[in-house]
Amino acid sequence: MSEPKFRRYAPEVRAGMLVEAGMACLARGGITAFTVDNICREAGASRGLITHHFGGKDGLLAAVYAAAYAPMLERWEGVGLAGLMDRLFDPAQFAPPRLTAWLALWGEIAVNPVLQAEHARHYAAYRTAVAGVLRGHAPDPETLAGALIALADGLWLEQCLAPDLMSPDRAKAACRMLLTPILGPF
Amino acid sequence: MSEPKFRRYAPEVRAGMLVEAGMACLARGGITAFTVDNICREAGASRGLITHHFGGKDGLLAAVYAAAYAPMLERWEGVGLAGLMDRLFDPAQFAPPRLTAWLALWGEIAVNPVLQAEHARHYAAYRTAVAGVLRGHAPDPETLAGALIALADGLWLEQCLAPDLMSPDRAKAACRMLLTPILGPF
DNA sequence: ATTCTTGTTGTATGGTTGTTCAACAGGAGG
DNA sequence: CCTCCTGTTGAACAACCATACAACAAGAAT
Repeated sequence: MSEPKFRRYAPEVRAGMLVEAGMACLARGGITAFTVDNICREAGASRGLITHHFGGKDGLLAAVYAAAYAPMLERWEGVGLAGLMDRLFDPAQFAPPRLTAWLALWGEIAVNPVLQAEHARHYAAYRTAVAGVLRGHAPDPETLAGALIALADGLWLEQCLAPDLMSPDRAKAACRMLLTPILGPF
Repeated sequence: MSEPKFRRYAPEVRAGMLVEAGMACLARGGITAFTVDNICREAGASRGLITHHFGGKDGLLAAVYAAAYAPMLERWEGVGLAGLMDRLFDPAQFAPPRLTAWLALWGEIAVNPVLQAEHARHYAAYRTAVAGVLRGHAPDPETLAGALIALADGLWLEQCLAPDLMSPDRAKAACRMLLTPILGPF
């Protein structure tokens, strides 16, 4: 008869909902829009929940960052050069809203020591994975991995800030232009 | 006898002081630290001045952005390939604090329409300048300019977020590694 | 010395922020 | 049906935010 006033979720489920809501806020309005009010409204929950599940806003931000990085660290087995390009420019991963969220996160990493430590770990793992794909195709896979990741980040940055001048296809082409002389055709 | 309570400056001078203070706050704490209180304390002025000189905080932010871009758009006459590298990785321009400020600005551009428009203009000019240097050395200078700027941005991003793994020298080396096969030795 | 222009101050205001915490209620286990 | 655990709520709080604006004073002109 009477509607329940709220629904109870398992802690991990609710935590996931809040992380997703936080990411959405980040994507919509940058770090400025990453507020308790916005996030809880987005998640359809009440203000107290962020503190309850993450100990505070910073805890949620760290969780959001980890969640953003997670898909980039999985499933690297058997990936070749072509697959690497697909991953670097995966439209699902790097669609504009998600990119905006990344930009906001970058801006915070530079300033927040907790995020900085977390970033160092994740980035090192990511770079190792990329270098692993490159191994055997280039003389210095480690350096090349760093350069390649930088190139991909920069291209996505361009697309995010000036969408008229950069697109996923153009980014891929630019990337190929720089890589083919070193790696050969792929 | 009695000390003057404040000093008067010409509007452009005071505006410059506020812009510099704003940049310092951005560098120290990201966009979160870009507050009227912080900026005015940094500039040694009172709260009312930002509104008075820039019409509000957003006006100051736009001015800070323009000021950050300005040195990148000047003095491009007679710059060659080696000079281009020096400019892309100029330590004065891309020292860590300034990079942090850039990260914060990027995060706002993605979200603030006014900054976005300003960025489109400045970035196009910057890219044209870089392409001008590249003209004659590569088949498609426009595309290469985009890729090169992206690479430089990405490398500086890496240095900013994970200083242990990237340095200006290493960045320059990585850049050369990708460029030499296309441009020849320089 | 006096006047006048104008850059500067600082309080007042209304809104938003993150966190706390006691009361509440969903819903599984009995 | 009842009990109890625990996820959830929302008001209360103090701190902070950007802006407006009337009073103020620096310093050039006279």
